[in-house]
Amino acid sequence: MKNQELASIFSAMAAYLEMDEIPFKPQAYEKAALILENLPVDVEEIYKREGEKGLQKIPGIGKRIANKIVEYLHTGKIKEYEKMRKKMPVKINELMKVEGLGPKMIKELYQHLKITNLEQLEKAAQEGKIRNLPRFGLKTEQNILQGIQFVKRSRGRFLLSEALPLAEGIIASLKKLPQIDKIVIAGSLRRRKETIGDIDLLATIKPDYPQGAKKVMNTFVNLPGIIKVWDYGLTKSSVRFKKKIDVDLRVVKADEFGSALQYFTGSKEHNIATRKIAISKGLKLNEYGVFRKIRGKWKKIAGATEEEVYQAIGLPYIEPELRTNRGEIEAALQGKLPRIIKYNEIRGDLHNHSSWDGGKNSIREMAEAARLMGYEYIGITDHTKFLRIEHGLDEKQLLDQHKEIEKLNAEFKKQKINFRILHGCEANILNDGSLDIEDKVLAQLDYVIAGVHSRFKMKKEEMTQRIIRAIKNPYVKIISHPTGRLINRRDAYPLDIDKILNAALETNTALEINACPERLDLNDINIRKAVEKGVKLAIDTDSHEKTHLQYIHYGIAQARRGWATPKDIINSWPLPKLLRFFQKK
DNA sequence: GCCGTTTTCGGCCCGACTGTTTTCAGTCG
Repeated sequence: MKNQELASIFSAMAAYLEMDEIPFKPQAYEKAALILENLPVDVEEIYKREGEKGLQKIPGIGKRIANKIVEYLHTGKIKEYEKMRKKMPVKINELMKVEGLGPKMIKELYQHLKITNLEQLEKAAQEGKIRNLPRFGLKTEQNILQGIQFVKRSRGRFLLSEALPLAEGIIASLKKLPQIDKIVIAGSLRRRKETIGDIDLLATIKPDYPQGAKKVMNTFVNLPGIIKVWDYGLTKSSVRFKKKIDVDLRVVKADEFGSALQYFTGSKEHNIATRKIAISKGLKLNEYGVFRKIRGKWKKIAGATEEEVYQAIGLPYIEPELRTNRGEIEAALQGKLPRIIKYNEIRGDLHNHSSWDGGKNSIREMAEAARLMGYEYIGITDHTKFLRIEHGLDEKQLLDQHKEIEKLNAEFKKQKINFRILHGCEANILNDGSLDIEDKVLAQLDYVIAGVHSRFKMKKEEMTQRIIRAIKNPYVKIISHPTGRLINRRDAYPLDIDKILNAALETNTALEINACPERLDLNDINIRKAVEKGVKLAIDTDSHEKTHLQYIHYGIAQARRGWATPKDIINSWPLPKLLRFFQKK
């Protein structure tokens, strides 16, 4: 797919245009980039099928950009972009990743210090050269250094949402081969860690294809999108895809599949612990199986499935998301593993935006999509007025929206459809912890979500008190993305999480597990703390369009990694129970 | 450069926050 390459070129062009203060064009290019990035179909396919006119049908792509796409598909280059790069040969997308660095500052840095990439930027900052530039200062220099640390730390770590679709795509392609018996995801991706270093896949070959591995590996290393083949062998091949994601494929024997999967799923710490348990029982566990010493010789006693591997060393099956050696082994030994929430146990999504606040879909469309997912309810929680930029709703608009929702619910009732739209809002927690909507209006909604969307850089105690005050508001039932972190981009704001959890527990307020792959907030550690205290949680997608509803599984994975059970997750409950919870406050 | 229930021109999300200033530019969402 050329979509990603084009997206990154257009995004760079937007930055170049921004440098020259050209009005409006940057936004157009930025929008085109964003659309291409998220386009589920290959632009090349569209072009082959429908030509340039077909490209122009994509919203956000007009005549000129369609023309540039065609130029790229034919020549692999866009002349105008090459010209821009020649004029200022900086790695714009790399530098833009540094939080706080934008086109204008990059331009200054290039013109004064000839900085073109991250390494040079770091060196200049370390040598104190940046603080002397006009309109830069010591603080900016320090922020840049901190930003670089973030980029570096995240380099080579991919979001779950980047790695998982790629892995699933590869599996879908290889599954078509008749030689493939099983092929599954292993590694940190299987454990659904929030960031992934590389993708590990594990396969077995059908017994009737003795030469099958050759065919499978050959297909694998020739998949579209591969930019480098590191290794090519019959049991292990390793390749790099675009975006620099590395993928390993291993082919193992059918009777070693379980032990290999256990081994390659990790975590490393979990594996060390399981091997120790095996040793303590006179057994040996490795990727080839579980072995017992009989008359001086190791004899294999398990290996085909993970279940039998765990059983052989005296443990119940442990879900991959729990395999971190943070207590799951001990719990397993005592028969106290939690019955963590399953991927199909969510009954509704409580944090969603509609076209009323600039979301892509109407309330009706969001509801229909939720119904198609088998949900029993959906909560519409548009932004409120403080977030003018997000078209936040004021009191009157909220009341108008309430009427529309009542109408839709009446319609469902009339058609005997067992589905309900709940009306909420995502109110803003202002600096002092008050909300930006009057209580008497909040009182008319089914529930209120409150979240911090401004002033992230508060002192820990101040921020904690700010959120606790919002928790104490009687209408606030859920706190959205409670720590404000953006994975690989922004740290959580400093927060006394124990105080927050205590306040939530005392007031019957739920905390959100935001399923948006860049947020996944709360994280696993905090979820587990919440679960241990008995604080209730809501897994929400924070959808701004109906397709985002599908991201719920990222949030469920996070909940599972935090040991959450259905009794902890309020939106796994039937509607009456959920409403009772809301009323308890 | 894109778009159109104000369609082929004239709009285009705009306020908060930060760090630099001493009135504002740049970035973010």
